[in-house]
Amino acid sequence: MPELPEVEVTRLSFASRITGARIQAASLGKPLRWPLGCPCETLTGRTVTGVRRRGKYLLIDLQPSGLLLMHLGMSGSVMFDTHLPPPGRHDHFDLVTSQGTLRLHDPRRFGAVVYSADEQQEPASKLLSGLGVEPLGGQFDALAFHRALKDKKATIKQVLLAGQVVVGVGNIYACEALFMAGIRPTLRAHRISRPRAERLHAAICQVLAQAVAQGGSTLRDFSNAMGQAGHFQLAAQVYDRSGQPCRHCQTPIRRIVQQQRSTYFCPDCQRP
DNA sequence: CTATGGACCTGAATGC
DNA sequence: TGCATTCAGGTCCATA
Repeated sequence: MPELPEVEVTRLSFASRITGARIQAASLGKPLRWPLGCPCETLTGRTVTGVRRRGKYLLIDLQPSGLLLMHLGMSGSVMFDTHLPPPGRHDHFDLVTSQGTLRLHDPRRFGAVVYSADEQQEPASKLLSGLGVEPLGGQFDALAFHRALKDKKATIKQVLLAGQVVVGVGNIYACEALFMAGIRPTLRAHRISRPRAERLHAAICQVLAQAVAQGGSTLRDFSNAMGQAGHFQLAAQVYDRSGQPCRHCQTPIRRIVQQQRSTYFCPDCQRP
């Protein structure tokens, strides 16, 4: 589920409520993608000073030191409340604080919670290094984007998903942004002209911002930390619409496979 | 270095 | 009804 919009919506739904809280306990369920990296007791007594986001990672800052990196993988979601039921079979991390319990629910367990003493040190540095620019942070520049694409021989869809140029764009929003920009997903990135790169840049900004505003996409069971579903999937132009008429020109939407992932596009609106 | 394919894991939907 | 196959929002790693 979680691409940048879902992670950001999650962050917005609990950041202010957990900030300032003192950690009273932490507990783990089944193993996640990576080990926590410290004993749970290490977290007890620390204070949460804020929640940031980098790409698809949530960064939970702690005082007097340390941070937790949380990733939602493919099926993760978070709940934060003063009263939560006992952990279920897919609840794999609880952070009990003075202001409520933060819980990671993740059936497939591709997600992770990792402790790092410092953002500049491992494991945080390793996980965060190599990430591209934040698309909604004001640092995302259209001409720099075009220059970065010039160095990439892979298809534009792959380049967007790889996250080395720009972070946060996953399978849904890559398809949607390429549709908005009228670009065929199979086009090699270095062949994209400056005007088309500028259009794609704008499309990425627009689709991500719109998705955040709509609470993200809920395909199966995503919800924010208050249990509310997103609605962007209803506005999708191409994602998961194989065979259905393009909302713009009525041509049937096509599904292809790139890098073992489904790609959806309109063969008429999106030109090579 | 790039490109590709497999790995991780569970559940829902589909097909016979 | 039962069982096998396919697919799903991500990303790391081994191999060529």
